[in-house]
Amino acid sequence: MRIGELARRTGCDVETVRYYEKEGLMAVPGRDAAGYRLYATRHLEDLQFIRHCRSLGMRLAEIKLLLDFRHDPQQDCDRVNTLLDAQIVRVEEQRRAMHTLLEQLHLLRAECASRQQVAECGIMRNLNQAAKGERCLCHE
Amino acid sequence: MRIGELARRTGCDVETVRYYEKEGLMAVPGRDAAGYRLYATRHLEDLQFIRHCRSLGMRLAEIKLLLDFRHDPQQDCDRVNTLLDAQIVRVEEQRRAMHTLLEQLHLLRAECASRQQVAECGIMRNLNQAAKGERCLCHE
DNA sequence: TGGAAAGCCTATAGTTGCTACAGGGTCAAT
DNA sequence: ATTGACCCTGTAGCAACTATAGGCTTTCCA
Repeated sequence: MRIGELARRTGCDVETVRYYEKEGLMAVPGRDAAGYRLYATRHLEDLQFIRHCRSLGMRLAEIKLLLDFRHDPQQDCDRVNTLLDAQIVRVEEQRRAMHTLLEQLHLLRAECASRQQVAECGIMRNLNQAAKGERCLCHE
Repeated sequence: MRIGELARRTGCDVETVRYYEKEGLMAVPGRDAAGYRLYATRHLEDLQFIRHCRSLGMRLAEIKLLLDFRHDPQQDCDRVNTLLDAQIVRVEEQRRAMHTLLEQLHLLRAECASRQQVAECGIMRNLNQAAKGERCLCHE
């Protein structure tokens, strides 16, 4: 199949497929007489593997490692576990950060209920206090 | 004060200060005889304002708007509220995404308890199933 | 007073994971 | 024969920095 069909079947952009090839994630495909890329089932599955890992928030460098494991299943899977653990820690940290952020934003938002002049706005007052190094609501 | 002191006092990188100037967030400072940038309290406070907003996850384009409001407090604060609301929605969405991701990652991680060959590893088995379009643990 | 280290300058490239052109060739249908 | 869809390469753009390279100026210490 050509790149368009591959892209359609994986829900991936054509440009993205070429990008993955350039980055060394996708195996270099064959070419037809016109120079068009020709893909086989192997490529389709690798691409789906990549997209699935991306949907789990993994980085391309990590996916490259996982692809190596996928293509050489004799290896010890210890590093797969380590990689996943690191990913979990990273996402956990991000979620915590988002949570803190939300609390701060809600506190700040509550400072201005109605439409008024900026000079009277509780949100801007808080932000301006922070700018002066004073205490503000959102960063205790 | 020169750029180094400004950076030290705000916990900001020197390069970042110059970057903000180039992006039009920081007012262009004066220069001394040697061409070094000279900053006043105004710049210090603006920079602290910027960093504070960044710590709330705001984008530079949004901060630019907030700086306008800060410098012209006669305006109606309606757009400040709207901006904050949008920011809250965005962060909320991100947090939800992180949460889903974590669930999936934990499910996947539980598939491999011990160190073994990749061929036997439950994690890799799941990822490979997903690659074939089959059902996998982490995406229902 | 000399020389080195620290600080500042500009300009440019790299990071991540794509996305969007520009400018061109190929293929299928009308 | 020509239109439109598809494919090619190569390059630039996004966001918000970070990190050089190459070259001044200032400051400190002997």
